[in-house]
Amino acid sequence: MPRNDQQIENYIAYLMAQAHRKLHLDLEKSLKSEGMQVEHWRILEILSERKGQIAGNLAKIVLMNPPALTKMIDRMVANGYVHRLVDNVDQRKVRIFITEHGYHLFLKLQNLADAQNNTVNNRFGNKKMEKLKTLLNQLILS
Amino acid sequence: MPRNDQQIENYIAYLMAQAHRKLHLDLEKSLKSEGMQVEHWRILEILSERKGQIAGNLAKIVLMNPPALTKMIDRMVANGYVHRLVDNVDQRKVRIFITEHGYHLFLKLQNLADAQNNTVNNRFGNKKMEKLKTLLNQLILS
DNA sequence: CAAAATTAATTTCCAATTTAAGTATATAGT
DNA sequence: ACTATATACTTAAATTGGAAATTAATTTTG
Repeated sequence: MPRNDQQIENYIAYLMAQAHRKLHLDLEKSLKSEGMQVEHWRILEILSERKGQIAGNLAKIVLMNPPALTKMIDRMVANGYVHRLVDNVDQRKVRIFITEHGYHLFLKLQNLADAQNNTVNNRFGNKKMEKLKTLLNQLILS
Repeated sequence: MPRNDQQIENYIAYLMAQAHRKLHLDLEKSLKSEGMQVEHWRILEILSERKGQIAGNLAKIVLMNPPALTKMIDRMVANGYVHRLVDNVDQRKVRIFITEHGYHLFLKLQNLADAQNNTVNNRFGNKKMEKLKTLLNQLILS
């Protein structure tokens, strides 16, 4: 069992948290110009393509716990960005749909997210970015 | 300006969040066996080497906002894991020290963190892990 | 087919986080 | 030296998040 040589920077969990925080704060700051958070963007991004996602599945994809998603969807319904519909065949399931208003907002958020992504890409270099993405994907699936 | 090809998995911010969540939840679960959280481990890890860290600097290193750190330190003082000391030369600064009791806890948490790190390392492969760490470090510094 | 078990989403209650404001100390400029 | 500005941490108020319990629908099983 190798010792971790006493440096927190040697733990993958810490390094990942550092890198994540950097990107997350940066994106959060950008989205705040529209009064929205990272999770709003994720939700709208998913719903814009995969319409009528079931709540539980949506929670997994957008990396939220079910109770937190329920509350965020409540607020987004109140603001008219999405709406809920109970599934016809299995009435336990709740499907979430994006509205016109929500889609309009999404397009703005997408521009901000794309801008951040391009900035990071340019600053870091395309080739290294692709290598990093590949490794992250493999870690996620491992 | 390249479009992001409509897939959330293509955004580095999302991929990083996914990878981070996986590692974080896993470590969190492990530390819960001692009733502690990831941030507790980070704080004790830093204080075990770099004694008397100034609060603001500690907050940066352990990736917390100052008010959140203040309250976590309050709780850790109440439990006898750390204590505070106002800096002699600049009385605005508060230095945080680990106690004997805190160090004893730290050793247990370190074992859990090391175990996770080794598990990920073995599952993912040492060589790829080193490559990933290098890239993450470069991203953090970029 | 009825009872038990499972699945899905939500609610409740409590603890933790965030934002903004506040307090205290230190530094800079005139 | 005195006022203005900046820095460091904490506090306060409002919001959010999480764990456990709840409600409801579906599926399994004896």
